[in-house]
Order: sequence, then C-alpha cells, then structure tokens
Amino acid sequence: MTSLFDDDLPVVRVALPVPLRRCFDYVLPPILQRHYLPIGARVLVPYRNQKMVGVVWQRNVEPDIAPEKLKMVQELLDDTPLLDEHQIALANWVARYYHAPIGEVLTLMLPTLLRQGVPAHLQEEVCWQLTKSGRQVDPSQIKNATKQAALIKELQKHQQPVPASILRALHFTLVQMTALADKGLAQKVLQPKRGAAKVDLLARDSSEPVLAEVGLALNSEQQQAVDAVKACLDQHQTFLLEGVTGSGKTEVYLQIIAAVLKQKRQVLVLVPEIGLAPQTVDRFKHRFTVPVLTLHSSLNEKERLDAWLLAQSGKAGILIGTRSAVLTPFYDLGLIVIDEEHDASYKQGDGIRYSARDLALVRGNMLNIPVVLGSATPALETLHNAKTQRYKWLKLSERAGKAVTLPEIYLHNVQHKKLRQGFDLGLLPVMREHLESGGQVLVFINRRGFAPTLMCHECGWMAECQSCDARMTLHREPPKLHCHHCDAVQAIPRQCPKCFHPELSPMGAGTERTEEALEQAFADRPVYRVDRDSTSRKGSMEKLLTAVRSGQPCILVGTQMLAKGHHFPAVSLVLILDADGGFYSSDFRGLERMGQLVTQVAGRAGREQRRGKVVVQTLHPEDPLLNLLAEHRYPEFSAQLLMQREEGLLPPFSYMALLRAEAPKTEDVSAFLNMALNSIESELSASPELEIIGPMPAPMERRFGRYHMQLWIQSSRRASLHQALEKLVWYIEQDKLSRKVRWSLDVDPQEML
DNA sequence: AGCACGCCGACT
DNA sequence: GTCGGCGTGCTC
Repeated sequence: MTSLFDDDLPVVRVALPVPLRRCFDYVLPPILQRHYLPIGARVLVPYRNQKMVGVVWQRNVEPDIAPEKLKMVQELLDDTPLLDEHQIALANWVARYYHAPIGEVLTLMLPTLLRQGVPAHLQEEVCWQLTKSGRQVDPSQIKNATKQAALIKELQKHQQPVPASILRALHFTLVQMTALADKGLAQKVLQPKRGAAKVDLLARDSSEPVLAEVGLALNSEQQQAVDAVKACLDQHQTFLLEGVTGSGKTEVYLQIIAAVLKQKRQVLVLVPEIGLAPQTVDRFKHRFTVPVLTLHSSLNEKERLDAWLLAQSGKAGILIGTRSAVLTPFYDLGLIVIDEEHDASYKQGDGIRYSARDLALVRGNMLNIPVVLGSATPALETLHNAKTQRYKWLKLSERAGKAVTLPEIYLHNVQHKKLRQGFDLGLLPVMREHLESGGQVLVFINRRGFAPTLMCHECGWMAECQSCDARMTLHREPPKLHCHHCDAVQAIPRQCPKCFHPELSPMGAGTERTEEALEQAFADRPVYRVDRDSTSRKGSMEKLLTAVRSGQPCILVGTQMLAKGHHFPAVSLVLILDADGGFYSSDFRGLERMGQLVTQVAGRAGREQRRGKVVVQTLHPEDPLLNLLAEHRYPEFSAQLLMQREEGLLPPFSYMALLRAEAPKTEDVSAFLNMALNSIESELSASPELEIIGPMPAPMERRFGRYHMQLWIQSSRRASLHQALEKLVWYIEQDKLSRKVRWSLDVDPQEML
C-alpha cells in the first residue's frame, strides 16, 4: 500500500493564479529535490506554453494524473515561504467558504508584482548613523579632519540613519564615512528604502517606548472597554464596541493598540475608505513610535508591494487599510480592529464576494487574537451575535470630551407637497435661520445629476436607456443624458422624440438641481456640491473640505459620500431629502441602511458649540420605525428589524447565497439557472431546511444590454447550504450551458441587485 | 480565463 | 483556392 518512497515522492501541488477550482501537480527536478522546498514559496512552472508563477501548496503528493504527463518545476523563487501556514489556511478557508478557485484567492492575497515573480525583498539602502560615542563628540573640537567633523555635525542633525546617497549628494565621500567607522564614531546600517510605502521607517528598537505622546483621559465607559479587551489579548474574542458618534471610539482603539504594541505584536485596522479618514491616520501616526502603514486603492504596485512586505516581515507596527487589507500577511498579528463595521464597503462587490469583516473574524479565530468591531450603528448580524453573547458587548453611551447633547431629529411631512427641487420650500426659513446664526447646513440627496429623468408632459415620453431597464439621468454640467448603470451618454433632445412637442421637462431632483435651487434661494451664501461628479477632479475634495472647515456659514449638497467619515464641526442643520427610499427598496436590508444613515448623519450635526437639528423629509411621519430613529433609539429600531428578520427567516436567522447569471439572451440565462436548480434538487429532499427561490429576474433585469437573473438558496443550517453550493458549483462547471452566461455565486449577499 | 484546434461562409 | 468566424476542449 504505502511504498517506501511515498514520503519522498518528488511531486508538489502548486496553486496557480488561474480561475480553475484546482491545483496543478509538478515534478521536482533533481537539483530542487535536495532542497527543502517550503510550502508557501513561489515557483516558476510551465503551464500550457508559457511560464507561470505559482505557490507551493502541498508537498509529496500522489499526482492525480498519469505521472508521465507531469511537467517539471522550473525554478524556485523564494527560499523562505512567502505565505506562512496561517496564510495558506486562510486562503483555503476563503476558497472553501466562497466556493472560489484557489488561484483567484491567490490573486487577492498577493500583490501583482509578487504574482509576476519579482523578488520578495524590501529594497534596502546603505545608511550611516552615529554610534553612542559619535553622538557625544563635539565636532568643533576635531582638528585637522574638517570634512569628518562636518560629517559628524551633519549626522548629529538626524536621529535616524542617513542614506549614503544623501551624504554623497552633500559632497561627503565613502572614505570619510569609513574613516568615522574606523574610529568607532559611526556605523553602516542597511535600512529599507525611505519612501517605501510612504512611511518614515524607524528601526523597531525593542527598548524604545511605543507611545510618542500620552493618551487622552478616558471616561469610565471607555476605561472599561479598554480593560475588557486588554484582559483578553492572548485569546480569540470578538468585541462589539458600540458607541454613538463622538463617544471616543478611536481613543479606545488607540489605547488597546498601545497594549498590543507593547507586546511587540502588530495591529491591523480596517476602515471603510481611507481617503475619507486622513485625520484618523494622522492620529495613529502621532500617537505611536512604530511605523504606521496605509494600504488602499490609490497606491501604485510598488507601494503596495512595499506595504505588503513591511507587514509580512514585521517591520510595520500598524497597518491601516480598506477591505482588501484583511488578507495582508503579518509576522505576528496581535489584534484586528474594524471601524464602522456595519459599512457596506467591507463586502466585495465582484469577483470573490468576500466580507472583510467576516474574514477578520475568521483570522482572529485562527490566530487566537481579539477582534474589535466598532460602530455607532452595528449591523444586525453583529448585534445578533452580541445579543447571543458570542461577542462581548462594550457600550459607549456618553459623548466623550466636550459634551454635546444629541441633535433634535424632526420628521417633516411632505405628503401633498410639491418637491420640484427635491425639497419642500417650507424648509427655507429653517435653513436661513441656521445660516444667519453662523451654522452650516448639510443637505443629503442620494441622486446624482440634475434630475432622475427628462419627460414630455404632452405624451408621457421619458428618456430611457437603450440598453438598460432604467431612465437616463439628466445632467447640466456638462449637459447630457447619462445612464448611471451602463454609462451610455446622449445629447439632450430639443423636442420630444415621440410626439415632437417642443418642450421637455426634468422630473424629480438630483444634487445638481438642489444645488441650483439653493444657490438661487441663498445668493449670499456659498453652496458646495459633493458627489462623484464634483469630486472626481483631483484635489477638489480637499479644497472643498478646507473651505468647510474654515467654519464660514455655507450649504453643502451631496450624496452619501458626505455621510462617511467627515467631521464638519460647524454643521448645525442636516436635511435628509430622500430617506423614504429605505421603505421601497427591493432589498431586505433597505430599512437597516436607512436607519444607519439617519443615525450616522445625526451624529454629524452640532458636535461642538450648538445643539444640532436634523430634518428628515418623509411621506411617513407616523411610521413607528422612523419615530424610533427620531428619538435616537437605534437599539430599539434595530431590535425591531431583528424581530422582522426572525419572522421572515432572513439573515442572521438563516444563511443565504445568491447565484447570479447574465447573458445577452434571456433564454440562456433561465436555461442555465434551471440547470443549476436541477443539480441540487436531490439536496432539497435530503435537507428539508433548504429553500430555493427562483430562477427569477434580478431587479432591473436588463442592464447594459444583458439579462440578469438569480437563484436564491437559503438554509437555517450553514452546513446544508454549503453542501448544496458545493454540488451546485460542481455541476455548473460540468455543464456547457454555463459557457453562454456570466455567472457568480455570492455567499452572504449584501445587495440583491 | 486564455488559447489552440477545427469545421463552414465570402474574399484577395 | 484561403482567411477567419466562434463552438468546444484542455491546461499538471
């Protein structure tokens, strides 16, 4: 059975960055057989008729094809594993849980440059630094070696090692540098290249204190939260840090992080969008002496590689990153913090649709370290876990520091009212009042453009997109009709294309129209618009932010972009124009999102001197849920929603997956989904808790000329859901109907679209 | 996913 | 006669 040579079978299983749900086996050439080929190291292998970089996944495997068909590993690219045991386990977990090809997981996990085979070493450079005695020397006392004295003087100006290249630029020579070394006054050190990942890299000197400045004083709730996490630093425990805006969550994070850094361990901090939180990043950098790295979408490939290597090698103390940072390897990770854990941007919307929050919890569990989830408006899933005591629930109910009372939230009834600019003109006096008394006004409207569509009042024609089941949005700057779903652009017709009536009018309002109306109403006050169209120009957002931070009375009109992360201390009035969207959403999470928006926005109003006011335009001023929000009772609001979810057996009371498919021909899509449905029919009878809904058209069935349909698969047991999905994917891959469609499987979907 | 192989329509 | 359309099959 087991041959004598089994343990030494020179065949390795390699994960390749191809979208196939399997690994490939290769023979080791004799030269490599003598080496210990580490799991997690990159190898160069022949694949088809090209070379490809892969990662050794298993050693000594029994090949699953005829041995003579095996090709040979061409080259070993790393002598130490690029991915450690934990990282490989994590990749395998992702592949299994999301039913994703291992190669695609690899693509998520490795920066492009590493996938292309570049060496996994930080670029280092020679630097010079004074020794202890060198630092004590008075250069003016040095006679007959003026150049050496000048060099000492130069080095004394810097606390960190100075790159030799800079010294050379200052006209010092290598001879002078080595002369100082010979006298024991200076020494040569290798340092990662400065500017790598845009951080100042300090050598991580174990004697150096972690804190660069003292923390703020904590109130008793904050202190309890810090103590609770500190008591669990060497075990896995998830904490929900639920704190209203301004309750000092960040300070709690900072003090917990300090404790982890003192243990010489690293910290991963996830944030929804880094561009929106530069102040937070600065606060981390100022507080600690360890290197603080950021990882986000606007880095180039080199910077990405540097950050990855700095985290992997343990040189980075703290990594602050967006969703994709959750897969970064660490040398010794001691804590994961997820700020604004409810934020939808933690869920990847294409490819492997992973949830960074869920992956962080899995990592925490694998590494036996604590995970802290912070939010003022926790996701219902998170609250459910806190309520069932799977998470420890830490609450911050007081506003820390300068105590401010919560703003008044007023539900403004707009039944039977005309809203041509998106808002009731009756609100103008309130706005004027706030502006007059020096406040700023924030207006939320979740629609870009001038108006959602253009209409002919004569015949009822509306500007529809040729390739989507959607209206085209009317824009004024620049003037055009634009489909927000497929990006199609059309000139604005002068007359109705159907009945040739010469007059067409905009229907409803978007940010541009509201901006225009407010500019007219308040000619003496600046009105700024913040949406994807107005901020796409580089630097325009920063410019706007400085204007707003100056505190001058002004009006800000914008989409949800405004709600995220920014602190506008002078804002005293907030208008939410289209909160009702949450009631009509095709998505069962619509109400939850609305509640989070209203509550988050309320936290932005009147943070400092004055009590703020929030006005919510609604057709349902009597709605009990909306009234809970108006009374700042998000906990009761979410408790109500949780009850509804329980009754409807929706997440978190059931587990869900969505099989989506799209193709130019609707018959191909339904044929594909019916095949998928048939493939798990047998599972259905074996597991009565399994429920399948569909195939049915997706919301907005036709998009970009393609038909979208979906199949819901739901179960009260995770195990049976995954068993069904495994079978489903296996069948789909066999069947050639799947070639005619683009399909994707979304485990734990967040959007129904 | 790519990329080659292969079997049917209009062109220098 | 060939160039090229995209259906289908395979990648260790």
